[in-house]
Amino acid sequence: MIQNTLNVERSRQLLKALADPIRLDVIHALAQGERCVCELTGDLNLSQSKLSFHLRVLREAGLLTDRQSGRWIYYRLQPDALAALEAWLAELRRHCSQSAAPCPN
Amino acid sequence: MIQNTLNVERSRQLLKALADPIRLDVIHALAQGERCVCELTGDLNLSQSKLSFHLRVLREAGLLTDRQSGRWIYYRLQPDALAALEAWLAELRRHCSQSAAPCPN
DNA sequence: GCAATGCATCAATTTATGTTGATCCAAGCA
DNA sequence: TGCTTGGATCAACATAAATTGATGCATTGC
Repeated sequence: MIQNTLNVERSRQLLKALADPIRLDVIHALAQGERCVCELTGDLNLSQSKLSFHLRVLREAGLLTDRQSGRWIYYRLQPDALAALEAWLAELRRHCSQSAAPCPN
Repeated sequence: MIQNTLNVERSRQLLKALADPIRLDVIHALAQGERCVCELTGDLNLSQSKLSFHLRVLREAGLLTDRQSGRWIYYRLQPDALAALEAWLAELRRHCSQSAAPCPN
């Protein structure tokens, strides 16, 4: 399901979620597929609560989803969220490119 | 001149710069064309130093450029920066969409 | 039922970002 | 030259976000 345009709030939330090096690492780690939290702590060498904090930010922004299986929780990417942000950016740029000529003074 | 792909640092800088309501207001205000700082303070109803702070963030991220004319300083958008960020996002998404199937357990 | 494991969450602290008012500097006008 | 105006910058403060270690809660294995 593709959202056409995000509202400003959601876009800012996505931008902020992505503007962090640890969270980008998480995203790259998940690019290879679903992973449980304990695998991620190992791969990324992060403390459990620190990772949990960043996973929450990403999840609340809509960039990740999680599912529980037994006592593990698996996280996976939601690439739609990236697509939606891209669309929002494109829209913003379209709006901006009308930019008038410089003032003559 | 179009940059093909940004490095992670610059991308994060752009994401962070955009993830702020005041700075998005500034961008929208400039979408209508070049404006000097004093016009912007009026349009956006911001204190001079506050606006100056946010202009600097946007400028350092490459989203704005400025030029001086007499005692005014005019700011304008640099839509290339948005395009570059879009491209970077698209690349990231491409990378993420290979996402493997969920683990069977 | 009891112990262990995986993870979320919380309170306390640290660090990063934003805000305010003051000061400074350059440009133009008298 | 002195006065005013536009804007950057700085230091002090306020607020928000990240980190840490502790605690709690399911789930599973014994």
